[in-house]
Amino acid sequence: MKPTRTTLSYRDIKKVVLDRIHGSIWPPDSLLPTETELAEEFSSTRTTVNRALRELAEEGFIERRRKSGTRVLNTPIRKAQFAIPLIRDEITSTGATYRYALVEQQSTVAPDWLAARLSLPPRQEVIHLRCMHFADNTPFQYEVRWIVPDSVPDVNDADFSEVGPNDWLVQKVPFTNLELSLLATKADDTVAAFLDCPIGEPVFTAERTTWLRQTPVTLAKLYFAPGYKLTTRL
Amino acid sequence: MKPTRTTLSYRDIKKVVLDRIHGSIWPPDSLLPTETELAEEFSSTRTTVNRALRELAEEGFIERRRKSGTRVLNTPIRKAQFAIPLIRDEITSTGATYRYALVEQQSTVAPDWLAARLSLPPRQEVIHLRCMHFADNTPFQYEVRWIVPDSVPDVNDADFSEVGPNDWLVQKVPFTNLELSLLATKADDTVAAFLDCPIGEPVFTAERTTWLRQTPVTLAKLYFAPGYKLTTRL
DNA sequence: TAGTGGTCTAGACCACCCG
DNA sequence: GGGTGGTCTAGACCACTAT
Repeated sequence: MKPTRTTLSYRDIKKVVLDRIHGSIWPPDSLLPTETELAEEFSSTRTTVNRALRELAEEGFIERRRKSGTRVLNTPIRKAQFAIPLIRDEITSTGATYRYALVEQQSTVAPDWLAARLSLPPRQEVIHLRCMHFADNTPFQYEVRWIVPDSVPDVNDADFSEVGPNDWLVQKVPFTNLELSLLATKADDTVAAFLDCPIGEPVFTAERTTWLRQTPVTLAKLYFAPGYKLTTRL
Repeated sequence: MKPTRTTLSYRDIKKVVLDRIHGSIWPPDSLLPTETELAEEFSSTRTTVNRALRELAEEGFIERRRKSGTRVLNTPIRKAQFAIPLIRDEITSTGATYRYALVEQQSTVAPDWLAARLSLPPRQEVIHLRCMHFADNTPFQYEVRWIVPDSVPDVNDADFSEVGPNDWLVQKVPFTNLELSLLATKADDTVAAFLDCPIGEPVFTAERTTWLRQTPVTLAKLYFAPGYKLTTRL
């Protein structure tokens, strides 16, 4: 008959706190009660309240400091999170058919700009790859990639005609550090040809560099077909 | 004399586990020991081990399921996290001087595409704003924004000639939902003029929509000057 | 149904940092 | 110096899910 009396979980506490922030009960810059006080109010323990507040802080709603206490941030959510899916997943998840094609694979001496960017020794041999990713046979992404073979066992024997370099690498080499840049570039004649768009067209581009500890592993430049949009919701 | 014997923190445990994953002691797809076993190995408690593993799972290194256990992911679905700083902070943090300028502010009926996009009723009045953000007096970002005044108290009396709409809004209106899209657009004559670049130039563009619960609050299109790059490290 | 992670409790000590 | 959050312990019960 009566509503079942159950204790509040840390998720419930998060909701209540968020509601109070959004409802201006705890306006921006104001101080929240201490963990102990909240634990008492919610008939919970400090451990549980701590987890709720810790997660809200990670999500960018509040700021916590020892001694000063917990404060509501006036600039909520400063972090946008984008998943970095494998391109095959990204395409097949839309219902389209994924197809991969190798354009070129060769061993070569790292060009100067690459050596500088990855801190490679002079005349370092690298593997240079170019390939295409299609969605329903429509150009989706043109990929230009360099791999530093010293960091990647067996890469010289690898055959990238069937398996894309990213798929191959994630299976073989863990990476510890990653740098990802997003920018808009102008399609040169090569990119335009592969993406089937006019020369000079704006192209959404991602540059992705990975390291294993301090050792550079690979640099990829990913050119997305016109119309591509990277979207996230919070 | 001897190294002080201290218990492992959840951070230490995270490091050890990550090292074992990167060192292929626990290769992709393999199963980790249970929390209880790990707690024993580290002379710790299950609570502490749990926190370490939970965070590694959030960071995309492992996958946890009741009964099955904890598995190493072969595709590190690492999440790219981009800071979305206030633009003033973004500019001043580089050492440059920030300047804001209002270009236009008017009340108008929402154009059809906007009404459709935000699910507005027909002939909804909206505030239309255009403004510029400069870094050391060089064009940095051209902003086009619409605000739904129904959701924002006092916005009809607001003066955006000194304070940017984003700065104003974050102080006045909490939002609960946000959608952010990143794309590459072609500079039309207006954008080109404001960003001081050739017409047709690729422009890195962000579109940001926010809601308070289900009610749309504002839509902003942010056009960044050529050369802009959004970068993150993991 | 049994094994694994998910969460909560009650208590403790500690690290940081503001005043 | 003292107040606040940060973390750990030891134990318990529960929820999910593979078998």
